[in-house]
Amino acid sequence: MATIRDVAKAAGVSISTVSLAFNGNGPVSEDTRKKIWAAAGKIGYTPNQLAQSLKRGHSHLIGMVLGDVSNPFFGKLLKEAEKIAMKQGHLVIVSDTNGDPTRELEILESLCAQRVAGIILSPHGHKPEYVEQIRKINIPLVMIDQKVEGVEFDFVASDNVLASAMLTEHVIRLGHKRIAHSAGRRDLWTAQQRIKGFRDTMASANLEIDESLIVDGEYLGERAYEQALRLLTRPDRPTAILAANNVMALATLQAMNDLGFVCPRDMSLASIDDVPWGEVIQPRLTMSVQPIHEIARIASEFLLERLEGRNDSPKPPRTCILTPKLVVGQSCSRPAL
Amino acid sequence: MATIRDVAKAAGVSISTVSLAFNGNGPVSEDTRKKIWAAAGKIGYTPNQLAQSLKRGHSHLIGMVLGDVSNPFFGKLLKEAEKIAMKQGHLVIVSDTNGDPTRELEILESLCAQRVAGIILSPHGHKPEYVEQIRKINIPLVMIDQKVEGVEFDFVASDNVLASAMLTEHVIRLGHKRIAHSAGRRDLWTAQQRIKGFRDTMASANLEIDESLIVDGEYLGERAYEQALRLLTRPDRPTAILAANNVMALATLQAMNDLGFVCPRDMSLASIDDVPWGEVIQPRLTMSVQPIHEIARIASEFLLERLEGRNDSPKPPRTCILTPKLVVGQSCSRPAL
DNA sequence: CAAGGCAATCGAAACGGTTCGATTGAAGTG
DNA sequence: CACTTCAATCGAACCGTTTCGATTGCCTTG
Repeated sequence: MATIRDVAKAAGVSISTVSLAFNGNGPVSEDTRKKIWAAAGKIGYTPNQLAQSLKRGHSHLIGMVLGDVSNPFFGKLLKEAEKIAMKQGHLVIVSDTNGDPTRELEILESLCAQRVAGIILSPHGHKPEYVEQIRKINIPLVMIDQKVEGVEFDFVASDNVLASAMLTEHVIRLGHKRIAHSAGRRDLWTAQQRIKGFRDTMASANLEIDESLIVDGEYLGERAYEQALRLLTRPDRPTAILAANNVMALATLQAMNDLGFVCPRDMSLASIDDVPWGEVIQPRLTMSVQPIHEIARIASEFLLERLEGRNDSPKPPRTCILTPKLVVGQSCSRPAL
Repeated sequence: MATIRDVAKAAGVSISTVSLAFNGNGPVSEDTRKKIWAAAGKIGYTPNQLAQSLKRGHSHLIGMVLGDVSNPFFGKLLKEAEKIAMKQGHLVIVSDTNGDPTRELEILESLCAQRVAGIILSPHGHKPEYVEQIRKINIPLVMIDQKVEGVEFDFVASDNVLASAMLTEHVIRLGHKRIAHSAGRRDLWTAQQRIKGFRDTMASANLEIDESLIVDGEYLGERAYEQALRLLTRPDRPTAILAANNVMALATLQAMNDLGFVCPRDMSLASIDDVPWGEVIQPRLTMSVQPIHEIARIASEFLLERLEGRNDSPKPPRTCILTPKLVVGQSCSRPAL
């Protein structure tokens, strides 16, 4: 690969002049500038980003650490954030942690070693050791989706309490009283918040909460499927199920289909999160949709601002909680008597 | 950030000894090794990958350049490839080209400037200038999914002719004669191959091919939706539609639903590519499924071998064409008379 | 005991850029 | 004409590593 030295030689100028010419700012005569560009073009010179980054102290790469890239929630988040980053001249390193905090910490260490410019992280841990490790990171970092207590980073997410509260309210108004919640991973903030939204809304409607109807789906399709089978085969089955995310909602729907339940006639279903290609899924699911693009946009903005203000005194962390939207489908109806 | 110099000072040894100790191979006494590790631990030293990469001549990053990250086909490809890369100590830079060759070339240039170790590319161009640019890349590169004529790179894809031939054959055997094909972007190899599979199979069954039934869906949901509306409202409408990819199949299904067609009673539908959460889509689609994991695995393998053989004389490019699998759902039935 | 071998350690030169301070020569000034 | 000013260019130091070719001191060997 051609280096700046080759260009300098070919153009008959010094190395520093080539650098100046390439970075535009310095005072270089039009003549030499042209000569240099011509020489660079001829030998096919591209500045070595590694060398530039080493000198600069950091690269133009942004790390995105996500729980599951194949889940469209994260997929869309990635696509949007990548687009924005690209516009600002950044490339994106993406990592799939599979929701495993240990893996996550390893990846974060790699990213720091790479001297990435910044990190967008959907954190999946909560234990003290984990928090301790995360706190040590001294690269601009924005957290999305999951909140971690005890750290001071920018944070962008949607209102998870509201998301499940809206759905619960909707189902209650249809006349349901025995409502189940297929909950997410209890160690995660979003899951706790979604449970809280469910509980609060049930309570304020003076409905009894049957604890055995709050089941562990762990944000996993398979677990949610099993739990749905159990719920559906109980003699005292609920009349509606509220799934804690998209994957779980689909798995629950599948369990209904497999057992011969017709949704919503025999059982209502509502989902937190949008569902991929929801328009062709019968019945159209009632769901509370997170503003994914907004989350990606604001997270990127927060990060960019930190990158620009790298040298200034650090600003206090900001939090942005966005409002989800209720989309009413056909998966909830009045309960049979 | 702590540098190797800080460690050397803290441990009271020279820089080179620290480097030796960290990279394991050199002859360093157990004593000093321990001293160095202790010092490094205390001041929190992590080797600067930028400096290492600069010295080495390339980074440990792999670029993945894909058409559309939010399409589960690419999403799964990414997830799998990232997992494998990670295991080998590589991080993955991912880029979404939106299927635009210009954007793709820009991204490739950025990746080369980053001195990535290798690239996995799903190419979306074909014009001479494009091919010319691509040929110039002198970094290990593996192409997946789309074939580009005139370049010499490893190539991994599935048998696209076979994929559509299987579906066509299946539909023909059910008794269909007027079969439509919602085709992909004609400038892309996969689309051409899929059309060929359709044509060949129709021909060998002695069925007339009505050219007006091969419509341009361009691999886009919206386009496929429009085309489906047109096909469905024709007086001489077909009895079955073969969609060139997953997104188009779903859009076609939606068009059917919107117009009140019941699939497969009123119209059969088959899809090349798997569909996200296909199990809950009614009816279950008949499709030919590409072995995505295999594609990712083999592409990664090819790339890894090139990375390892970087210094040897270059091996001739290899091609691997994998066999898709026919999955019969409920979206195809005998045509009404 | 001098010579040679070997393990452990070190110094310095790269890798490919950026950037600061110095140098050059031409134009402007009194 | 000597002196300053300024634009254009250059040389050298530096970013944080690796690695090659010393250098050291100890142990073996004849």
